[in-house]
Parts: sequence; structure tokens; C-alpha cells
Amino acid sequence: MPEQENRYREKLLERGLKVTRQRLALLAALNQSDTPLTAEELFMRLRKDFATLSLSTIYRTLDTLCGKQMVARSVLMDGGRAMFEMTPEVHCHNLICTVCHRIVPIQDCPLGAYEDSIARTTGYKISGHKLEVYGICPQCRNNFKPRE
Amino acid sequence: MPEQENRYREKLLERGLKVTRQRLALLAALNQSDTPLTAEELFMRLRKDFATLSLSTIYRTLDTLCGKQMVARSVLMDGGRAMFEMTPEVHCHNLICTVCHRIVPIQDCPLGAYEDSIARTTGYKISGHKLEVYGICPQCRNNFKPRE
DNA sequence: GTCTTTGCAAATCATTTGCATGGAA
DNA sequence: TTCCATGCAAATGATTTGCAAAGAC
Repeated sequence: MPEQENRYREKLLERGLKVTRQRLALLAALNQSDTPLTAEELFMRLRKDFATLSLSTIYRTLDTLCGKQMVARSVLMDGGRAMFEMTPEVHCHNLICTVCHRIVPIQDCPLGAYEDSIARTTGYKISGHKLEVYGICPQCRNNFKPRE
Repeated sequence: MPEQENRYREKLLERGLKVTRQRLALLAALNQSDTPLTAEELFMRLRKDFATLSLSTIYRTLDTLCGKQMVARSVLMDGGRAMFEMTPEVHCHNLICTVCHRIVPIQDCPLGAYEDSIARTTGYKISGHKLEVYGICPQCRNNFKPRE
């Protein structure tokens, strides 16, 4: 998918960053994943293509890309490990299964009016929010359903 | 405030935990704080009363109390450090100033209906959610207000 | 007295940093 | 050629664990 790659190339250059194979691969990996990933997970995925890849490169790249708003540090913390995802173009939230830990995005967000009302009552200038919803996904519900 | 202490005493016993001075002190410290605290912060506060207190006791106690739902691990992560707070009796969320990092609780929560609708569209059994709202508090807005 | 909790020290895990080399512009 | 980016190894910082002593019931 070289179109996608060219978009990343442009975005990197726009932000004064050099285009490297590692950065392109990291962006592609994050983009292909449907859930946020830890540095370690990214490392394992990229290592297939980069025999000499270093974990610290992953950390540094994530840090750089977060600073340039190309990647977002997720609210989620998988037991002390930071998780990362592409900065979503559209505002959305994550729905997390508490059993299998699968994460799916949900588009609908009801918080605009809520933010307005908080701004009014507290005097804060609201800049945004983070929301996660927890539950049990249909598959896990079936697996653990008590017999009747 | 021995009334409060007796409530903690009961709660610990109910859950099959022994009542120790460290646990009571930790609960009191968390309860007195108006913002979530890190293990380190708790350690520094308790050390005043316990010369020989160990950081690992803090971690272990927090872990135990989280398991028993007496303490909650906050969504917030102050740069990699976990934060803890008393499990709120009433459902509420945190409003966080992005400048001074002050955290204030907000009671009002509009997500009940939202959870219902997600449950309907996704088939998940929703168990809860975490929400943080970010903004700039009135004081910080004044401090940084550009002159006109 | 028994079993849990604590303190201390050492271990572990995620993340960061220093420095020399390699690579993009 | 000029820096920025990378790899490697070592350092750091938060959290966890093993073990023996102290404390709660």
C-alpha cells in the first residue's frame, strides 16, 4: 500500500522529521492494528522486517510522533505498560472487553453537551476528554454463560 | 476522627483483612486527600507516623485494598506512576486542569443512556466506564490571559 | 499459636539515556 | 556534508518478590 506510505512520508516531512524505514514501518503497524499497542508489541511486529531493530528506537519514535500529533498515547495502561495508537481522525472512544481484553472503537460520543454544561458550572475552559467503556463482549458472554 | 477509623476497621474485617496501623493510616491519608495519590506520595505522608515504614508495604497494601474494592486505581497515570484514591461511594468523574494539574470531582454523569445504547448496538454487557475531562481552570485562565 | 502483614534487600519490568555509527536531506 | 536517527549497552525509576521477624486474632 504505497499510497498510505506516501501520506506518512509527507506528514513526517511537514513536521520536520526524517523519513526512515523504521518510522514508516511503525506507522503502518499502528495503522493496521485495530487496538492500541504497547512498545513491546510494536517491537515484536517490526522485528520481523528489521533484524537489528532496537526497542529504544521504538520508544524514541513513539515519543517523537506523539509530540507531532501523529500518534496518540492511549489512556489505557495495560498493567503499567503504555499503549499507543494512530491519532484518530474522528473523535471516538474505546469499548474494552473485561474478559478477553479486546478493544473496539465506538464512534458515537454524547459528551459535547456535557462539556458545555461543565464549562458553565465550573468556569473551566474545557479542552477535551477521555472515555473508556468496559463490558463483556458477546463471545465471552457465550463462553461463560451458566447452563440453565 | 476515631469514627472514621472504626468504619475502616469494620470494612477491613468484613473482607477478612487484619487491621493494622499502616492500613488505617493509608486509608485515612487517601481519604483526606482531595486528589488521587501515587504510592510515593502516600509513603511520604505516612512516613511521618511510621519511622520504619517500607514502600513495599504501601504497594502491597494498595494492591490488597484495590482487590477488596476499598481503594481504586485511578485512570490517571502521572507520567508512568499509578495513582490511587478511595473508591468513590457516588459515581463521579474527574475534571483535570491541564495547566496546574489540579483535579476536581464532578458528580453529574450523562453516560447511563449512552451505555444502554452501546449495549444494544454492540451486544456487549456493559459493566462501567471511566471518564476524564480536561480543561483549564479559572485561575490558570486568569494567569495566562493575554492583555487586551 | 497460627497465619497474615511488615520491613528490608534484592530482583524485575518498563522506559530512558549516553555515545558512537549509520543514514536522510 | 550536516545533522538527525538508530543500535547497543548501561542507567533509571516504578513496582514486585523472597524471606525472616513482628503483629493481629
